Amino acid sequence: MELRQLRYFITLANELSFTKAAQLLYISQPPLSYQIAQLEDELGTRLFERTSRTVSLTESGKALMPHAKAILDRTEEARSHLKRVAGGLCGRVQIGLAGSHFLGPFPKFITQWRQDRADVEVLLHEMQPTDHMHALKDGRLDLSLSRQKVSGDGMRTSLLWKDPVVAALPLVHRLAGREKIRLKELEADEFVFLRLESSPFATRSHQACVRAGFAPRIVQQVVEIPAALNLVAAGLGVALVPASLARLRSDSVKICQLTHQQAKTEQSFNGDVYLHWRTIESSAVVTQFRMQLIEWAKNRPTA
Amino acid sequence: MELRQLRYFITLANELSFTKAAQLLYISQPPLSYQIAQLEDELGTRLFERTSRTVSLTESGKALMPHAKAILDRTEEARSHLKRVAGGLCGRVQIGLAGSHFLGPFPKFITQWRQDRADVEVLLHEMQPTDHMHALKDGRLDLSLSRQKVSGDGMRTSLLWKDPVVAALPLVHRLAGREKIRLKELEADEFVFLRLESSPFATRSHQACVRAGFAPRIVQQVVEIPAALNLVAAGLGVALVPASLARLRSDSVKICQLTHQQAKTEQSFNGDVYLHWRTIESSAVVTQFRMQLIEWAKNRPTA
DNA sequence: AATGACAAATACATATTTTGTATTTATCAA
DNA sequence: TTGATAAATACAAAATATGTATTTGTCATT
Repeated sequence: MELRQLRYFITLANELSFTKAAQLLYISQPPLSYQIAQLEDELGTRLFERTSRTVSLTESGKALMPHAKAILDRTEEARSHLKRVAGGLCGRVQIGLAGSHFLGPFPKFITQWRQDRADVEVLLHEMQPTDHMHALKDGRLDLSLSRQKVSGDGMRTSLLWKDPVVAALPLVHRLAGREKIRLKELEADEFVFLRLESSPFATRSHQACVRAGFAPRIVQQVVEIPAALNLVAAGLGVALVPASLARLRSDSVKICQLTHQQAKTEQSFNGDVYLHWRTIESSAVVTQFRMQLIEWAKNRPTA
Repeated sequence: MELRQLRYFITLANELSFTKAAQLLYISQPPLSYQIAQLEDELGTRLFERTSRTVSLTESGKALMPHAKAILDRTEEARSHLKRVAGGLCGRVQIGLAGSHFLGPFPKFITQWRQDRADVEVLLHEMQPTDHMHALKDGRLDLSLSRQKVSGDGMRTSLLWKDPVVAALPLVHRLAGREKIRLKELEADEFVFLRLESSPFATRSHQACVRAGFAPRIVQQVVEIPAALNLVAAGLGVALVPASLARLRSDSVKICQLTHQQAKTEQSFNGDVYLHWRTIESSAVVTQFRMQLIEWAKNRPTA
């Protein structure tokens, strides 16, 4: 049984004339007779009762009709479904990110991108950045948003937006009047840090202090950056945080840019946000999401 | 798109190896590569991601899977459905008959025949025998059971069972002691008849009387034969009825065989039951029903 | 009854598609 | 680097589908 035969069968069943049906099918009459005969042979039953004058469906033919129609309909469904999948209008995008990205520009992009893409599932997985690479490789994630610029085998990376590290100081801090400070000036301060084990960003911040010539005195560790800002606002200490997040609390903490050499020369000490993805990507929706996110990030009005 | 390609696709999707899948399909590897490529071209999207070492489904491929499976499943369904239809295990038999046949051997056959044929619909249409031929021709009926031996264009007929006409007399009738009588002996009696217009059987009975040399005095017309028997039992008059129906009331009416010449020479004056059908019949279930009914009627223990 | 018109089947050649063999290319593992 | 493995490619062979010409059978007309 082949789809061609079912197509021929349906046309013939509608026309009940080999000659007419063959015309509609843009073939000559004998091939149509032949293909119908083939189908009948294979199914082991006549589908049409023919005299040299009339053609009519047998019971078997009548019984085949709904099946044949359903089968051809399903092929059309498959075709259009695949078109949507291939066109990126259908599917799933699994994105790994840290909770902090919910506070940045990223949610705005998702909202905008999902317009007219009702059948696309965008799943955001809040997880440790350290797990992203592994999850990307084994397919649990399609994209990763993180503040690390890692490069692995079969992985690619693109900078989405810059996000320099700034110092967040209590409003009453002795340096609160300054626009810019050097990291070294905070040598004597107590620091609120992210948990060093779970945050590469915290680790890099710590290393930056060390390179600036001092070991930061950590008065409190937290898991989320907003928590750190709350503690700074409460006067517990100072913190090094990405500018975009600090800005959220600009009413209750003082933000100072850092003018140390590291910010220029050492790429790793900043909060810049990178997108990671597999080099080999089979999903159109993921590819589209990635490319449009990068494009959007490039042109977006810097908030 | 062709079913072959979908079959190949599913096997390959299961095996994720062109070489292995080709073996399972009993073809060599290049044709499989070719057919998959064809399918991909036509659908406008890659279905498999291949390296020279591994094969995996793309998103499109994953999306196609359920469709392909459903399509092939449906072809199997169609195949098995057609097998049932062609084997006479599925379908509909429309039978025209008079109400009197419900009292004869026919219901027993239907009950027996429908064993193990749950998907066969046997529809009994109680209708005037005069309409049978027309209904057979235009497809409202597949078979007709009647006491007429008609022959029309494209129609065939077979005697199912003999059913001689007998005289039903009140138990107190003057001839009630006799086993056999001649029709002429009822010349002076009053008759209960079926309505002459609607019953060819009644018409033939009437003609038989005329040929026997008298015009029957009709005291009452009825529509159903059992009603005639009830009136005979009540002593209203005598009636000419098929033996099988008279037997149903053998306790309250006297049954006398008729020994007139007509019963032998003139075939038309009896209650014999005939089956009628179209010469051209496309339905296996109808053909089967017909042939088995005739066979059963031939061999059945004469009731 | 004979004839012409028409529609499906058949015969056979042609075109297309599918498959197989041999080979190439690319990757992994030793 | 080599050998093994698996998919792709090139090309020939086989199978299948189609087209042309013709036959067969039925209907409608004469």
